[in-house]
Amino acid sequence: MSTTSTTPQTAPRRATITDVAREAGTGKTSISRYLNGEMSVLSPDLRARIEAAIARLDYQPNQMARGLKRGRNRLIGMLLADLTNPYTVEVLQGVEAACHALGLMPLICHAANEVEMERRYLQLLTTYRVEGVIVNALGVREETLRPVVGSGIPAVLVDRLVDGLVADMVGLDNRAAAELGTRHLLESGFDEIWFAVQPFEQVSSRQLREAAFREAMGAQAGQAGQAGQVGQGGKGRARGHTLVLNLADTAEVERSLAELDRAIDAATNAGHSGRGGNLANPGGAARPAAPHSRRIALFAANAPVALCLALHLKARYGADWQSRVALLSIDDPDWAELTGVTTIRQPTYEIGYRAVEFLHERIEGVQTAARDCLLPGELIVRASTSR
Amino acid sequence: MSTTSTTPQTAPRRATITDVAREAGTGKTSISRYLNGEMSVLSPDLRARIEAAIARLDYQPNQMARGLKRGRNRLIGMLLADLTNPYTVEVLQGVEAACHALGLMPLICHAANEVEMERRYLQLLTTYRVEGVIVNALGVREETLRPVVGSGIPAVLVDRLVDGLVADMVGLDNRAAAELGTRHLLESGFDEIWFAVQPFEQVSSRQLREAAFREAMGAQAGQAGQAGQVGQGGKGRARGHTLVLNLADTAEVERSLAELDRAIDAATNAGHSGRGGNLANPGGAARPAAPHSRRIALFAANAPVALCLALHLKARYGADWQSRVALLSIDDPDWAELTGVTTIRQPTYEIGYRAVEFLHERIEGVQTAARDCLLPGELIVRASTSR
DNA sequence: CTGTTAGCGCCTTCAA
DNA sequence: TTGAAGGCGCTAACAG
Repeated sequence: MSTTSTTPQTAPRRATITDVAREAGTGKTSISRYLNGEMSVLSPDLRARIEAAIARLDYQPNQMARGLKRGRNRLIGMLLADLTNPYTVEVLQGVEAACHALGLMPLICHAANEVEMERRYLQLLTTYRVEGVIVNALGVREETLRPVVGSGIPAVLVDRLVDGLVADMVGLDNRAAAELGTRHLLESGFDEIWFAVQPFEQVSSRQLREAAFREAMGAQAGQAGQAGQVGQGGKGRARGHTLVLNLADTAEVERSLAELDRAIDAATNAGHSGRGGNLANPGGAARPAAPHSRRIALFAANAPVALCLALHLKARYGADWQSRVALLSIDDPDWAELTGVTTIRQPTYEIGYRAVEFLHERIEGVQTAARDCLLPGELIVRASTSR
Repeated sequence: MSTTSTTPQTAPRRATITDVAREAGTGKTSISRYLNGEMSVLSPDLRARIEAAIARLDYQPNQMARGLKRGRNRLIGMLLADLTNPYTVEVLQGVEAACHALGLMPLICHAANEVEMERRYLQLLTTYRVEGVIVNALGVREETLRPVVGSGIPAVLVDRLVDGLVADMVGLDNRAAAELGTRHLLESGFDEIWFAVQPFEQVSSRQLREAAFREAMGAQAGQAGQAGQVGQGGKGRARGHTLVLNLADTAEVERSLAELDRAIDAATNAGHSGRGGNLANPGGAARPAAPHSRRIALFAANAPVALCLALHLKARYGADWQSRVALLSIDDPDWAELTGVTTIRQPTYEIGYRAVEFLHERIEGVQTAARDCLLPGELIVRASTSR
């Protein structure tokens, strides 16, 4: 397996269409025609000679040159806000597949959560004359997209909208998903639900999820008679809270989590005194919350938030943290199954695939009004929320 | 936040260098010079006019055209075997960063574990005249890389070698890492260690890890007197096994896991009767293995394998599976911290970064013999292997 | 300092 | 059926 034989090769300069023409004893035009599949206009003889010449020279047409000439290079840009989020990677798979199927070549750009990067990449893509871009935007101002959209390059948005920009967009049906999750939690009899989400003023998907959560919490009265009494499990109306977790700022996160801790301790009648709460449970055996405490559940707006919560809870309450708090998350990272966390899986692959299809249509000149494609999430109930 | 105002734009045709020249009342050459930073040869006046013209026309040079002319387009290919593996994504981050720093633009290609895809992408990259490629190879035959390397395009390998190909490569110091892990397990007093790895005949990194594991197991006698007696913890010599897990084939995986189950049951004196073993422990309370049983540990060659093992064990022995078996994994996925699994973290970001640096040097013409850059892994001990 | 002249590799009329 | 000529947007000698 070690690197052994050397690889002696000719290598100097790639053959060009001119070389092939000479080798085949004909003109460049015929070669070009051959390359473009205009076989009907080539005598069997010439065609054979061309074929041979191409093989002999190991010729491969230069996409750049073709692109320069015909004005389309089959390149599309794909701008990703955060590759660290499993969601992103999954969408990417769908994008790759669709591109492959449609003869497109995706230029992947990773903004790594930096608005400045995003701006630069967009500008760079423009420079490569991509035929279109798929954007999982970070910056939400239309202005950032101006260089590309302003140039008439079609764009399709993924997961979130961009303020002031009219464009196709494909993503999760956030309202339905958040409602689905909230309902599940209510029906499972939780008395207190915390919706944890990253700062959401700027990101439409987060905003929609949060709003739908609050709405669903508000609607529970309608389902179970009048407010204050006879909830799902015969208890009263469940309480809902929104917890903002700015993952980019550790200090802020600390503060938010502290607030959550207080709530959990209160609901759980345990009175943990700050840190090291898990030391209070040395036996290691599972100890369910006290019988008369309120059942509390966390609803994470996405996987990164869920992970942050889980890590914190584990650190605070020990490996058995799930006996104290239930966790439901939008997104279905691979560790969800492992830890028994309930999730709402997004059809990520399809989202990516559809995005490329939309873009392709636009590139081909489709002029219809901006379209929205909202795909449903799938609730996957696991131990965390079912006893 | 909803899409509101429309975005009226000129859009028709991008301005070209000729347009700018006309607008600035000068020739194309001066514009070109300006674009290439040859400011010293431009009168302040002309320069100002050019600047203005460029701004007015919102001109952006066409990279394709430049590339065509000067023979270099700043594009490099990045071929990924499997984006599903967190390792890959992490390496990608380093690659992106380095590219950005060096003014390169990475074309990301995802082979999705299909050799045919890999072949096609390689050929496609060639067609776009990338200046170099970074390859996390799937197919290990040099022949696959022939179209690119044969064309004199520099390549650098990541994580694994390609049989018969001489090229720079950067990755983990596999021997050291596997040895580090094995030693840790031995020192922690495990009596039986299973090294789980995907089929490794074809992948150099897996092969090296497995070999180093066996070697380290063999070496324990030297550390603790003679074979058979006085092991690390006063017990006898620990036994080592290799378990091949072909993740691409569910049936095969089932079979391998069954073998593992038998071993665990035996070592653990539990005599689980096949499936549903977890039902035998209904109380839900943690029940450590019987006092006189042998302590058994699993050493996963990478994160996907570790996840497969963990999921299986959890399904079979319940949430408390870690009290029966310890798990150590090369790679440090985000769920490791959450589940308390011990890991050996690879310097993934740096691997990606170094790969690009190597490639860049080659592109710039460096001719030295093929280099290997082996970076060390970092052992992160967690609950799984420490009581 | 500045402009003119050739192409880079390919496609596309337009004639033959 | 075939080929010659011109040009895509840009750079790189050469003159002025």
